[in-house]
Amino acid sequence: MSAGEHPARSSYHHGDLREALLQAAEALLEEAGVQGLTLRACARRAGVSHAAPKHHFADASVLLSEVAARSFDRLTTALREDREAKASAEAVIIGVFRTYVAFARGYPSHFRLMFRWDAMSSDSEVLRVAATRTFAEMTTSITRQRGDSDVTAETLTERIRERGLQNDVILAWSQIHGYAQLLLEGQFASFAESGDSTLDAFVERTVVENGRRLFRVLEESG
Amino acid sequence: MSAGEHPARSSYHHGDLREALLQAAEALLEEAGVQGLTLRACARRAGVSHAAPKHHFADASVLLSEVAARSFDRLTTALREDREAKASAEAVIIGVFRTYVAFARGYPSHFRLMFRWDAMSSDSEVLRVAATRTFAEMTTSITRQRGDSDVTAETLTERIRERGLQNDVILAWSQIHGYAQLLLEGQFASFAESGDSTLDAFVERTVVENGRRLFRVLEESG
DNA sequence: TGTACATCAGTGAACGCGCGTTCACTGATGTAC
DNA sequence: TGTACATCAGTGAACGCGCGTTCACTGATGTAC
Repeated sequence: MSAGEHPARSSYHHGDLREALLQAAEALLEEAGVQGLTLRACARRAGVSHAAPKHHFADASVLLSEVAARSFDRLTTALREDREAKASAEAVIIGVFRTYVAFARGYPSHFRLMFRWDAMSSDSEVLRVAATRTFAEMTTSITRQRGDSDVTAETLTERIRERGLQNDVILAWSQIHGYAQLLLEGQFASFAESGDSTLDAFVERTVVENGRRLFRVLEESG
Repeated sequence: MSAGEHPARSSYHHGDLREALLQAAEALLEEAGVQGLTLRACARRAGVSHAAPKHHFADASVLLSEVAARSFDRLTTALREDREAKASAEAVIIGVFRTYVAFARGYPSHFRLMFRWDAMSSDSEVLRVAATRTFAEMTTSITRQRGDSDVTAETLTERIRERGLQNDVILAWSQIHGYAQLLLEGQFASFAESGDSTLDAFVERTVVENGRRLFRVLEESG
């Protein structure tokens, strides 16, 4: 009940079906992936008739957009908290790397969804805003500029370009994202097996080593 | 007819339905993505009854595995040809970057499929071999070691580990793959719009710049 | 304080869709003799 | 060289499935008076 699953309703109306559907969608996403997330499945999980979701979400893609937006928010928060806890610039970079990868490993289906714009509603404002916030937070760590969480994507990229930091951002983001993606799809499996005792150990070691190298590259250019 | 689409057969039997289905699958993949690739759709496109594919592919995931294997082969060839045409070590690294990204842009759905192991048959030997070949080819360029195209994934990673090149490979692959992935999902759109005249120009510029930086990082450690 | 009514979230039956699967069949090909 | 037969790729009708969508409905809530 605490997670809002199959609540034994006393009333005809649900109370907060919209929220219940979002929670059902998050659970389904991790259990069955994007494929398994249908409006009917969400309705079942929320303990409601299959036509009910139409009153809150026109489409599965709209629901997915909101789920992805929440995921971006969660990642943004994790990144900011880690950054604020770090003293040195190098520790911040390694921290971004570690946090990003930990998020991908902790919520693999959410992570995959966040970069599958084809599966989501293209004109979702909440999603656009949430993604931009994550991007702004990463930029803050990478470029060591003061963050501005309510900036639009356009002014943010314009600001980055003016200060000649475009390549730093692209390079850092590419490296971190690529690592997370390849790790998630099991491409590093043979590496991990041939050396470290556990996958956790492999990840921690390579994240720190590559994070250090990334930091040095960013230093050189700055 | 040249692409094997809707051939007006004279005979009751197709002749080479297996090949025709693979070509239909490749075309459908780029047109409709992984979602749109069903056995029935492939049969339709090959001009054959919907039950016919069962004689060649037990499952859509098996068909997808073979398509992905072909994609890996195509990428491997492109990477090798580019490498053999380059003189300097730096040109080779930039070439890998450019070729990898060009492939992702040229065949976006194929590229996405190649890293979606959940959609494919997990025990496909052709796929495993093809993916390892691509990986070996990239390793050759990144580490400047002589390539061995028929090595297994296990011995390849073991060899890399022994020579202390694991981090170079992980770093380079992560950066290149991450760039391709983020570019494909439109994450660099605002960057490209705010500066360069065309997306092609943006890609070429940033690939060269980041390729140079990647080369320098690899130099330092070696 | 009570009554009438509008509103709207949730119901459940019905429909059409495309999918994978099954199965008796048909027709082409190759092989044994 | 010809005939009988096994083999197997491809057919087409049928089935069940889960999905999204529609629609007349039901029941709870809030508001006007």
